[in-house]
Amino acid sequence: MTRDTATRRPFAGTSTGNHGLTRPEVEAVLQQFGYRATGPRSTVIDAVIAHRRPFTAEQLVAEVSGSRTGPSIGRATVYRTLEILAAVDVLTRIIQPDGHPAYVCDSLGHRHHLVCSGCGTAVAFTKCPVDDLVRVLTKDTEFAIHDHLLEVFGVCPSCQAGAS
Amino acid sequence: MTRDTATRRPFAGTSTGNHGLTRPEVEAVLQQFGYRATGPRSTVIDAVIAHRRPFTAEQLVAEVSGSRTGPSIGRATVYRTLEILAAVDVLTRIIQPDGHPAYVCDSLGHRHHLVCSGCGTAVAFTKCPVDDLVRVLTKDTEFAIHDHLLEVFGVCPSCQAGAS
DNA sequence: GTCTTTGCAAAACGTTTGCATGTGA
DNA sequence: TCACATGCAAACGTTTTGCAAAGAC
Repeated sequence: MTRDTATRRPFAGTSTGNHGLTRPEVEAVLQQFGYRATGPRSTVIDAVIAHRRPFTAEQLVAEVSGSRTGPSIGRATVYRTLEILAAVDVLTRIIQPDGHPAYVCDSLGHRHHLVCSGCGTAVAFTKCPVDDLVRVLTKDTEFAIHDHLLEVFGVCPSCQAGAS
Repeated sequence: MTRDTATRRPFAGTSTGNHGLTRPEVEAVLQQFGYRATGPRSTVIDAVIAHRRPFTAEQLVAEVSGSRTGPSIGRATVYRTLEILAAVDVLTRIIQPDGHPAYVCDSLGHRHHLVCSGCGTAVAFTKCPVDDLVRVLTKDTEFAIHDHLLEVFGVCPSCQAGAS
């Protein structure tokens, strides 16, 4: 994603804490990055920040297009908006255990997620053990390492209790 | 994947080194797990072990169905065979940076991959820094952690040289 | 006024499934 | 013999694209 207007600086420490991200805040971020504030985007943002757990693009489509709160929003718009929100780091795109992508709305800075296989609850954590590994791999392989993907899957306490 | 015949014991240390896996070896593994040795499977296995880099299911389909070496093999067969090979640990299914799944043919035991964003070359490594993290997360969150996904992406030396 | 964004519908994409036929043990 | 495996084609769910109309700045 490359655009030539505006700040283009990632979200950084400018915002409030982990969750409790508000729509105006997100819209401000979008504007910083040169994206326009539109009605459909607001609706998508509202839906996004209402989620405390990972959600798929199709879930959001269902939520905002069956919407009682206004005109129905096109599938394409939802996909495009999610892509933008991920690009500006309001969302993180993760891969679920089943291989399907999902989005989580608590990513400020470098985070990973511990995802419950039962109910989908995601716990974000910042402790990233990959840095040391990257150093070793860089030295051993001479790759220029630029990214990594780390997700941890388990069963959360309440799902453990629920399952006999 | 659950079957009730035969050994059902993962590949373990029974085989030759990392790469250089041969078709008879792979077929032996399949038979250990109760799968039959068939012509189409042999063709798929040949194609699989010829790869030293991650490949997608569709790539393999193209290779074996445009085959000059015999009858064309159905898409479904390729997908089913890859799934089986992954289940018996001859292949590892990884997620590429673009989110698409791919398979790598060097996985014996617990491995991760350093994948080149330029050419797709994959280097396997066994050093897994996640164990400590799992201990910490288990204690902090009380999740029953059962799995994780770790992949590292970079640019390999020859792609670094190639790109001006 | 201009350029972005939208909604719709259609297409593309990768993958899975149903089923009649073929084949290995 | 008979369960397993195959090929085909159709179905599937997700994501992307083309385009004319609407909207933000």
